[in-house]
Amino acid sequence: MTRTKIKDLIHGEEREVLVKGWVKTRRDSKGGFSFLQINDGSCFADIQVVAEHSRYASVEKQVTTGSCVSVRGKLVASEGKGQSREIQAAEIHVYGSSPVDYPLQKKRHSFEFLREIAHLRPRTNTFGAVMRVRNRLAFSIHRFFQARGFIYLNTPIVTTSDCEGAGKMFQVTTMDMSNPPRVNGEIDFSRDFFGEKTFLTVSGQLEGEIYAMALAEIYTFGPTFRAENSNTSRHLSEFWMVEPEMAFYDLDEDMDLAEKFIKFLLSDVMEHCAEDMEFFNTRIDTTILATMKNIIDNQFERLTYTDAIHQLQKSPEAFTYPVEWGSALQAEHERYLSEKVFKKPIIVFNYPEPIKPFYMKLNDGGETVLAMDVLLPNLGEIIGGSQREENYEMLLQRMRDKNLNPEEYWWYLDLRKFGSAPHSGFGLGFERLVQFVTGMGNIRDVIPFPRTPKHAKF
RNA sequence: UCCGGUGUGGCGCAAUGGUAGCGCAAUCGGCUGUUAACCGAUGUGUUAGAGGUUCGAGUCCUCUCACCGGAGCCA
Repeated sequence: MTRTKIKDLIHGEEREVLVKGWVKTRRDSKGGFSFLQINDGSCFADIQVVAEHSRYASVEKQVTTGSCVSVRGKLVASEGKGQSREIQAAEIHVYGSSPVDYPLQKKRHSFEFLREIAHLRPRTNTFGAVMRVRNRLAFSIHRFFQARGFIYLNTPIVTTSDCEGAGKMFQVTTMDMSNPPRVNGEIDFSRDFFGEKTFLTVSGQLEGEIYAMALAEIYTFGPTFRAENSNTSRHLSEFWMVEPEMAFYDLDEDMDLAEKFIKFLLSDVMEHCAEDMEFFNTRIDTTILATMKNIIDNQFERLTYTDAIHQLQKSPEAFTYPVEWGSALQAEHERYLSEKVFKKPIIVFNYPEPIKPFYMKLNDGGETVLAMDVLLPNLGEIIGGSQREENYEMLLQRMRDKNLNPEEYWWYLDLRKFGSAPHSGFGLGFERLVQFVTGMGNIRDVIPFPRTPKHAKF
């Protein structure tokens, strides 16, 4: 008999079934039977198994919280409340029992504790739901871009290029750190594996632009590494980033795409993960469904950086950081605008040139660049993007102004030399998206194995 | 990295400088078509680590480590 997933029988017709999964709880009745809650990860719900003692007396001691079992029996309408179907067990086989020191006993556990047992936490309700939603979002990202003819591009993970301004990098080396080869006292990287200094990527954008200048519309979706000593609930050292890059898009079209993208992802996950979302709305954040609906139904507020500064300056709010044209918007400023003034996602664009990287296109006048940030209430920045500078001379000048060596970016400049085109793109932090959708407070709880400063366990 | 906080049975938390307790979980028993089950009994500790003050330190002081919240950096 073949196994049926719980998802496929939870509302199914009466029949003989075989399920396999892990025991969440067991409630014994002295009426001569036990109730087992079995979960196999296929959906949020458990299936209740009613097991007559006579049917499983030989393995009864092994059927404990956390154990893995297979159950053959009849799927029937449940006599009890709380579920429509249950299985009357005919036969129970124990794949692996679970001793009393199983850490996930049937009680509440803090997320901090669960992080210490990252190998077992996927068996909890919350992490099962988080990972199903994460999976659906990843799939939705591909659906969104594939439907529009974007090409999925894999940019390199090991790189020599520093996407300027994107943060400190992890160095990659095979050299003996206790005794590296040296020339004149300096470490000789020409004898390292790649013959030069290499790093883990902090962004696939520059390489993405290469392929956008041939395939027109591409997107990357891959791991990204930042060696910043960031200790917050919104930062990871290793995270996943989505970076579309589009030839012939100006900043307006870039913002249009970003807005459509977010809305599509939210409605897709609400449609396909309804049960998991219901759980988040009940147990994690009671406003999450209303918030998502609000975002899907309303236009994002678009305002220039200059307008944002005006809004902040005329506000009665007492900010810790001063508001003045030319300095970066602080988290408190962004929160005020998205949570208090507009109460919905906002897109701030046209930032002052000095606070943004060299590759962003200058506006007429040269004061500002065609950059945009999508800011979500309660989360902050989820997308950062820009129209790229496509003029060779302008780009060269900006690199010099920012003390970058044009020789190191020769191929990036070549794109402007040979068949240059206006183009735009943005980056979306995948875990921040999952965090926003699930309402989870800490980004370490929306990725299977979080990497943060001082922590690379599991 | 900065500011603030926390670190005590498996987990969540108490304890004026003076005998370390409670809840959950677990184990055993009772009861029950149960479902955050219920009732009773039982066991559970180098109080994060190192040093110091004191007759006496979970509590006060110094340092280290870890974690949490906020900030910065960003996605």
